[in-house]
Amino acid sequence: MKQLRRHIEEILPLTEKEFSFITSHFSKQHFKKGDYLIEVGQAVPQMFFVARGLLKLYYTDESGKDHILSFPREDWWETDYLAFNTKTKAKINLQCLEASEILCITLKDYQNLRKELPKIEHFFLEKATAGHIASQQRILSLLSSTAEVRYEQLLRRYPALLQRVSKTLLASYLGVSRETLSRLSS
Amino acid sequence: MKQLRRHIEEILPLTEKEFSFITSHFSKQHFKKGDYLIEVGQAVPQMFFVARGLLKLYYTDESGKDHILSFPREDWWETDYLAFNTKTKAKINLQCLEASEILCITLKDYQNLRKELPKIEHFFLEKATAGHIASQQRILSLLSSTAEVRYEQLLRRYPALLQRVSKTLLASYLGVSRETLSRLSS
DNA sequence: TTGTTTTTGTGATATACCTCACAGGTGGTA
DNA sequence: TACCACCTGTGAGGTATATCACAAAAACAA
Repeated sequence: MKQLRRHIEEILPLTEKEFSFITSHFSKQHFKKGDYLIEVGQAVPQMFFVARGLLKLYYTDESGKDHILSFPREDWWETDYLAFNTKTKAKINLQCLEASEILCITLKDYQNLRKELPKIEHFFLEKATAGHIASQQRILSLLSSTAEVRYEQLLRRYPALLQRVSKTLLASYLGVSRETLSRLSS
Repeated sequence: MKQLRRHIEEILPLTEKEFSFITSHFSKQHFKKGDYLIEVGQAVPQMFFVARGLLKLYYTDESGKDHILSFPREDWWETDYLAFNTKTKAKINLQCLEASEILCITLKDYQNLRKELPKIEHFFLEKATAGHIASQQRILSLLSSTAEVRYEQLLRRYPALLQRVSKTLLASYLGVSRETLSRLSS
């Protein structure tokens, strides 16, 4: 929970009381490599904050191919936002690539927290805005760059990721086949 | 401004006083077809709400090709969020495709509005979440679908757009050449 | 109206990337 | 130790889509 406090206070200073109120809405869980936090077809009662570890958020298409939306890691918020917010079934999976320590909040607690502590909405709005900017950059890069350039951008932007994620998975994030990515690297 | 009130009240009920406080932060402007709201290299002092009209938000790459990020129309919020939030120069253009009626808010007014009327952050957070979900869907569609399928999805999702936007522009939104899109249509 | 710009369709050719197939390497585990 | 799952590289061939070129149609401006 310390991690969460530091994370929120980068944007929003908190009193002890406020922080313990926030804390009371989360539950801490440990997951092993390979464990699913969200599985396609299931309900998505929770949103997750990654305190430690690494996950993949991905969609499996009709032909069985995976497409990775994100690699949530330390200090990331993630869930299937569509399913979470509309109480529908998940269309994407969220799975651990490493053993992870996760803070979980249910939709009810999320709504209640926002209602009882309105200033937390300021924090979430800042996060959402940053996320929107990042998504837009990714769309632009998919629209305008070749696989090679996208790979270079990724390396420049998230150099640490290479140490934690296989090239096969990076390929699936970049939107190229692993064979093509392999040929680019060399 | 009526438009704005109706739009906000879909999510957040307002008193007369609250609404006129909100209103006081915006200025209404009319733009002609072809006018720029944001131009690459310039500062981006404002965020925009489209009351009436149609715009394109686009990036021009090194080779001179345009890539369209969005077609902001009635009830859309748009700006170069990165440049707006960080007070840096625009990297993307925002231009009118039709004569448009726009409500503008400066960064200072935006920050002040959020500070003085915290419940408005609830509204913006809801909008930002919806935007994040939409961006994610688009990334998925770029990662997993062929140009043909992306085009069909677009038609199913935004049928009205076809009446207002040329196929050349649609191609640039979908990430295909206009020639390829033309061959798909037939 | 007439001239001008923009849009659209279509052929021919080029290319980035995909798929399939196989082999060697690496790391975990029983 | 031996096995197995996964990862990585690389060749051969196929395909979706890009690019270039041209002409007709439509929209716009004078």
